[in-house]
Amino acid sequence: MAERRSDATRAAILVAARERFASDGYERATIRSIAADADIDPSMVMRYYGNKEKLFAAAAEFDLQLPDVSAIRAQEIGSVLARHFLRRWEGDDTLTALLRAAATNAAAADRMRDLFGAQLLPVVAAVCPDPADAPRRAGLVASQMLGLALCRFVLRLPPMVAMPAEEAAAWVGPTIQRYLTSPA
Amino acid sequence: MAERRSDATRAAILVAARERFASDGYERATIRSIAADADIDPSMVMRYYGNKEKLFAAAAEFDLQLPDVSAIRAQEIGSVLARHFLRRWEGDDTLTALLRAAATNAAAADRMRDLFGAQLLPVVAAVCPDPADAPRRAGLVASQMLGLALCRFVLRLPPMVAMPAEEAAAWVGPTIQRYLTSPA
DNA sequence: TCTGAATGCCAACAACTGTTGGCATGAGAG
DNA sequence: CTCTCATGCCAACAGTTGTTGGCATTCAGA
Repeated sequence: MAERRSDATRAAILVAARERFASDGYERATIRSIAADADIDPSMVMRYYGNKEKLFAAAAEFDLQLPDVSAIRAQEIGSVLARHFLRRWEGDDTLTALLRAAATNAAAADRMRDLFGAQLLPVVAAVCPDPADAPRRAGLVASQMLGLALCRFVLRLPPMVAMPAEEAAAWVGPTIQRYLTSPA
Repeated sequence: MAERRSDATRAAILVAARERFASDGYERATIRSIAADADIDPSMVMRYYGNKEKLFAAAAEFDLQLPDVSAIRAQEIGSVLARHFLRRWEGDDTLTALLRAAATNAAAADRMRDLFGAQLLPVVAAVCPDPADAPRRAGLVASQMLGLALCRFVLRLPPMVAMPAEEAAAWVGPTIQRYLTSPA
């Protein structure tokens, strides 16, 4: 398939959509505001993405790119994962968009649960002592990492915004480590 | 001031508002739906609370009722606080309403930061070794507790919903303890 | 019993939402 | 050049939102 002339427009819409969803959440991010950011007519958004729900689905496509844990020393997995999450979060609006939207939109919450089950869970299962514990352990890891992201990027609690990523990872790393590998 | 006949109506509106804000978030919780839940005309909501923003402010009034930490043994503060948070969250829609709304509404996020600064911070300052660390330590505590609430009550991650409160507190307690009192 | 205020409902408003259809414009193939 | 189709914009739609003013009813105090 040759490159179409509209591909640039499609991409611009996606970028604007991610920014709006990230800063405003699902309902307050309007098709009109997204289109305005992309310097485009609102009807183009509809033509290229069908409707708002599908636009969000396209904008919220995300790969955590979790590292191969078998290549990491067992004792360091917690801090490696903490650092990885923070970096992934800071470099891309998509996760913040997903988190903000998931608080009020059912489809976004679904997507979040999918991401949890399809990407985080397998990694946890590969690391933790008893695979039967994996869902609970993964849930705990998610609660700490999502809570950190919530305070830092969504609620913007001043001390968590000011804290350098390296320091945050240093605090949270041992927590993740314990949730992953602590006996019981 | 004598009890007015409208006090029951005012209270019913507040209850319905909390439920709606908790389950739908700020923008999807409409005045009309709240009024319908309270079996009342939407215009009454306006008369008694002025506008939607003030209604939310009234519905999101909340006291964490944090215990007096000086009466608790230093080593147990983490698990006591974890249990307290979970119980407080489960018995009242207000915190879920506040959390859901804070993800997309600026006033709600403000309220959340207030609650953090006015109620959690002093307790942390009274416990942690160096008072200068209090904001950061309190921020970390918030990130874990809010993350837990997010996964359990908002995103409804299956393993976190299924986990008994006592088990969740047992996992999270040591984390809180470390954020509060660990050196460095 | 009469009066005035409190309480409640109805109807409507302007603004905004997602969404749609039709019409212009441009480029590229023949 | 001509024809065609993808790309883009404009105008409008139906529905929902927060919000308002007016009218009925009910209660409390004289």
